[in-house]
Amino acid sequence: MLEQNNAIKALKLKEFLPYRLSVLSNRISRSITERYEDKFKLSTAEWRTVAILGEESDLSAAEVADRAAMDKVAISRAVNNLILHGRLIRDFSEDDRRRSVLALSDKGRDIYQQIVPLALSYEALLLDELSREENQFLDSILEKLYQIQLNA
Amino acid sequence: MLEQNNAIKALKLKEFLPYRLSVLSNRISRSITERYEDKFKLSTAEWRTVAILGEESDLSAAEVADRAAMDKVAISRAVNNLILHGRLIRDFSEDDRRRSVLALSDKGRDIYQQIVPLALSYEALLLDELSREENQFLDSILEKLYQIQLNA
DNA sequence: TTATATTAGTTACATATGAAACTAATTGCA
DNA sequence: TGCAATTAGTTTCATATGTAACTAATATAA
Repeated sequence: MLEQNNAIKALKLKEFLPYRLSVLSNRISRSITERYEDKFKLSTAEWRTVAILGEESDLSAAEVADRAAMDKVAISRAVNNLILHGRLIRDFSEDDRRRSVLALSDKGRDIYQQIVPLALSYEALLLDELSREENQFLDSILEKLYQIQLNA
Repeated sequence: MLEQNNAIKALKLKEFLPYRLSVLSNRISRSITERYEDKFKLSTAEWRTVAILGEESDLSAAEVADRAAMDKVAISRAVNNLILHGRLIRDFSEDDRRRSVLALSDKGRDIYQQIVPLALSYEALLLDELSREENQFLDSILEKLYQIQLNA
């Protein structure tokens, strides 16, 4: 029987991996954002910047961008916004005065500490429903897909 | 030993499922887009609209939005853009003249038929590197996470 | 009927994002 | 030295996106 579209093989959007990943990822992101948006109003880039500087201080904007997997423009804006709201402190390197040296302010750290448990509890909500085996597979499959995609 | 941030449990962004999904999904989407952007210049919403109407014709904008998992504004814009470029034909329902009845034009179908193999071959590139077992787990885990997220 | 509520889709506005051009500081090398 | 190339970060501009307000058609029910 002929396909409706004459393509050799059909594309079923609902079964298409990139589509499924995108829908799932967007919904999860939105759910997390909903948990703190009223309180903090953080964009994705701001959220990630806070998360990264909470883990490791005194990074440059480029280092934050690298760890956040976002481009430098997004991070530049996020950083400036966070500074504007007193959530971040920026110094400049003695060695290279183009390089910024970023750290959370007390206010920023306070936000970080409120956000982390929310984020982790949402993650746990998802992962707790998976078996140990599924958890292990999920971890290794995501890593594998990530590597493949890097080389593709 | 105390955590740097005094949080009970630390958040490691690189291990955080929502972050990993988001990075992976964005990179895959970008890779696919790169494969046809010069030729077709389709936004995500336009791409999905074409994919959906290639599978099934004569849907309303709301039905496309539902299947695309995107909001009606995005689809409205995508539809109008596609019509503007002669890739889509819009009629209106006899029964309810608010409802559009959308279908790919010959030009749209031509694009669809060029895009499908590109998309599927990219997907295959990823999936072929996974074992049969990993493929099955991936499928069921994504489905499970999606359901959990729906109910959360 | 006719007023009211609902629905399909669009428009307006505010904000987000990405690419490319730009500024300023630093490095490399003739 | 000093000039070209590189690098960190910002700005600009063109587009994309989401929320809310809107228009027009339909359904409901007094």
